[in-house]
Amino acid sequence: MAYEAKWAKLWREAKVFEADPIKGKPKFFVCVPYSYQNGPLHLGHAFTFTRGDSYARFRRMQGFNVLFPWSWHWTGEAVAGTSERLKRGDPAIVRLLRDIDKVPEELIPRFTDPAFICKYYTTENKKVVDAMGFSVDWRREFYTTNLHPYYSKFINWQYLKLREKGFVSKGEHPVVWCPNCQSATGDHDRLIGEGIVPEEYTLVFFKCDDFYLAAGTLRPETIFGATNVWLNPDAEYVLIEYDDKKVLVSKRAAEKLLEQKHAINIIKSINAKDLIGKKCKAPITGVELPILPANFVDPDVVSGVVYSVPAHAPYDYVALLELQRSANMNAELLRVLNPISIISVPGYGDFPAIEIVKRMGISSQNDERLDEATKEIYTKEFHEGVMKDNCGEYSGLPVRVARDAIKTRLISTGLGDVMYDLSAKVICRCGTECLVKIVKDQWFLTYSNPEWKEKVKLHIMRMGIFPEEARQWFLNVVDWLRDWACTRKTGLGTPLPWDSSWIVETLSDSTIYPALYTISKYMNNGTVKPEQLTSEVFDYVFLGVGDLITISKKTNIPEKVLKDMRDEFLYWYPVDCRISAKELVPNHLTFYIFQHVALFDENLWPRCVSVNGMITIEGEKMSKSKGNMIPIKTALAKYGADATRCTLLLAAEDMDDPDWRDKNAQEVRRMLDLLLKIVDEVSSSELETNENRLDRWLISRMFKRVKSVTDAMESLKTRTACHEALYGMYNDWKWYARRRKKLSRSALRFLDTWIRLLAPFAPFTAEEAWSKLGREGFASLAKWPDYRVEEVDELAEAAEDLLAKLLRDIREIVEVVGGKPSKVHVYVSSKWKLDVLSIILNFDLKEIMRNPSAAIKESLKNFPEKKKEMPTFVKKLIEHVSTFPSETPKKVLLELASQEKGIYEEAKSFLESEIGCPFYIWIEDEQGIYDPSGKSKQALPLRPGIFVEMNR
RNA sequence: GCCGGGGUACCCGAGCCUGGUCAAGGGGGUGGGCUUAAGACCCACUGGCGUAGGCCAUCCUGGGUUCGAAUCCCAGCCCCGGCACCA
Repeated sequence: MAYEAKWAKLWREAKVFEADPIKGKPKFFVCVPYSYQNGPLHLGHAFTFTRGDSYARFRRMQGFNVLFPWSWHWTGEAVAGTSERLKRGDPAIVRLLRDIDKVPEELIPRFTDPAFICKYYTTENKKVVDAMGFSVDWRREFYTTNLHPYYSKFINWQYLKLREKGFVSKGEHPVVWCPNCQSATGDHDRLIGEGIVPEEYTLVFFKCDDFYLAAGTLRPETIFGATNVWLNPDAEYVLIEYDDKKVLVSKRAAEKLLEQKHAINIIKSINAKDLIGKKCKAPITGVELPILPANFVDPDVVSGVVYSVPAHAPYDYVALLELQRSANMNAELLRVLNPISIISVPGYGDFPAIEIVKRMGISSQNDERLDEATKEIYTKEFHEGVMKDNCGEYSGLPVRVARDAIKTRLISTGLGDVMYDLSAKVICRCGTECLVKIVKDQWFLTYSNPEWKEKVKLHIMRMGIFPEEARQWFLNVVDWLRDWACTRKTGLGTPLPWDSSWIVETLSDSTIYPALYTISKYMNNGTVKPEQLTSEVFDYVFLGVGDLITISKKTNIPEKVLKDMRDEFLYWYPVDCRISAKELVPNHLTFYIFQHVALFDENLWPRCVSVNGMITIEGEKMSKSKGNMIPIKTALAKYGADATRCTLLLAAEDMDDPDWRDKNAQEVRRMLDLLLKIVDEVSSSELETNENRLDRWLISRMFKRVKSVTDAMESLKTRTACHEALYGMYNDWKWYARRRKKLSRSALRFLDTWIRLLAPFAPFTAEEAWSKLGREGFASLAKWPDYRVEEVDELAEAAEDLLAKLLRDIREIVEVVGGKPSKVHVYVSSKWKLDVLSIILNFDLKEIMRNPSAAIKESLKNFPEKKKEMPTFVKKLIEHVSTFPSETPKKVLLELASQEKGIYEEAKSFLESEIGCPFYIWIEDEQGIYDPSGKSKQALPLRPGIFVEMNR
């Protein structure tokens, strides 16, 4: 759109969105999360950003001094990954860059430098942000990582503070690990196994000779039901030195355990067949169990050793059956191998595993349905199972309680341990199979800290959260959050201030940066140099700690500048509203609250968060791999910024996912063009100066729209707001223009307000219309219209409703009868019916709807001569009255009814042109009335009788 | 599995909290108007039946509460999203 570029330029030249503190003027700080610069901005970004910008514009027009800043996220490993893949010559990445992201061919070789990638996209994307009309104060722009030194200084300060306050700790944790790449393998780095996370198993040690068999299980409580230990006779086993014990596990398990913190030495290989038939001793119970062969035991899963609980584990039971069928089992062993029932669970007898195996007709260890059976029993017993009397001190405990207690006891007595493994195969992009590694010396943000959690939860309960449903989600996330590993070894970012072998992780460096916006312009314009930004400076600016004069001397920052930065921070902070997609609720947005709570005074904690859904394209999830990713740039070229913005806003509200449809965008484009046309038409036509009821109607409707748009925006209902501003106003306009052949000056007033209401959503079109209308200044800076209740005219509105209803009724009659109408007779009800209406309106409507007898009695008192027809008439009238909106005042209904004939008379020519034949307006009982079909008797107040003469 | 959000007409979607104004609004389709024509725009219709403005059906399914249920309660079915070292 040509006019969009024009207005973008004018805004820039007039610096309309640059915001500085103004004493006494209320401020409003709106922000959206910065986006990661590994690709072009797409419609998903655009949705959140447009909501943010529209809200910022709305507040600005309301008279707030609004700060809406922008910056770019460079921290992370993904960009580095792209570079690596490019260096390796991965053809897929070249295709992606060239075909999907439209990177110019000649620049692609330079993408081997991660910093170049970020710079490239930042430059591209900044153009897009401007073209979308986002009302950004660019003087405050920054990007992350140590490539932008003052950002790193800010991160340094933040982490030193967090550590000082005890919110950072050192520890270890399990990750999915690629032994080839020597790094953690996140979901997006995997060829196979998306969503697979390290699972915690319990190793249970069974003593055998001078070593232990380490059986892995998810269900340590079943140790009471163990009947034997299974080994796979064909698998490779090894004896290892495991801490201070000798332990037998599969060869593969030994490799896995090597990554899991233990001192491990392989002593020798063991042939499982040599152990079959031997005995071992179970921990806790001390029972002697035989070691038996089972081919379902997978040496690649956990330890490759399994103990058997045939009563409660379908696999074990089926393996047992098969063993018993095979000939060479001796009778003594079989005797021992009776299933032992240890858990009672509703819906099952003593042996759930046996029941389910029989029910499903499973007879082989290789039957795939065993997984299903296992899962069912596992779930059922975990949630509803209770330990039976034969479980020692654990008898009577729910399974879920007993499980943890037994695990703890096994570990503390040295007869068990924790082992991590993956529930399914994970293959790294490099093709190597991953395993679980316990990363040592990892730094954590201690989100598990109960006091910290509590403070965060209290704040979440108090702050503004839109939509309201998201509040509970936030609270649940806080409960669920564990310590967060906040450092990485690779990728772009800021080195951890006290240990530069680590880089602050991407989500962890993106928490309180809105604070930086309040002062970044001082760095951007060179007033303050990065190296001057010592911790004392940040302490002073953000926390008000330290002595101004001393710090100024130390850092060479003039006192006034320091003071200004402090004042400016205090002016803008806290953030009044942060707008984001809902996917950030379980991480970024919650971290954002945590970190503010940890570092700042309570009055500087975030005031409000609004979350929205995630985009789909023509009903499909948007993704690069699907090839349906739409860059903002593409939408801009097709529909322009305003149509793109409105199409997105109109697509969804609250946490619903917006669906982008090209058809909708085309339609919105037409609507915006139509608006400009209407403005042209009105400004070039002669307007009547006298005003009538229709003008009052228009203005009344207009103010109701003002109210609904304002209310919707106040609660971040951007879809409703945009819809009302665009289509709500348009519908009113259509009726007005149709009814009033000659427009009056109220048309101007209406357009003036329409443009203002639209300005947050379609700012370019609003500016264009504003200037076409001859208004001075920018629509973006125009005053937001106030709702004026005194301009609401319920009577005028009800009168138009009456006419619309009359037209509908006549059309329906014509439709049913068929043919073309030649004359329409309208009969307004007689005086006494009006009086009955007035009587009825004295009653509580709900009351007489239930039981009309009181109203009937009262009416009869006044009109005893109508004894016969009164009961039916009153009931009919009550029913009719109830179809009017309940908020219509009774006074208005009565007044309207008394003016009914006049309303039809006044609109006669309109009615005639709508239906296409002459109208005759009568009163039901007047002299000389033309009423061949007796339709006048049907007249009710506010519902005239109608007689349509038809042409054959 | 856990947590969160949903299921409304041909499609998209409001209404649900606070029961009766009710099945909004937009798209698509059909018919008509305007126009030299096309487009744009305007109007009507778009579940069924109906020779008078009406009647009946309908808001995932099945029960219940109520004079009255898309809305409140109970049970069930189905869909989508998040689930940790990843932006």
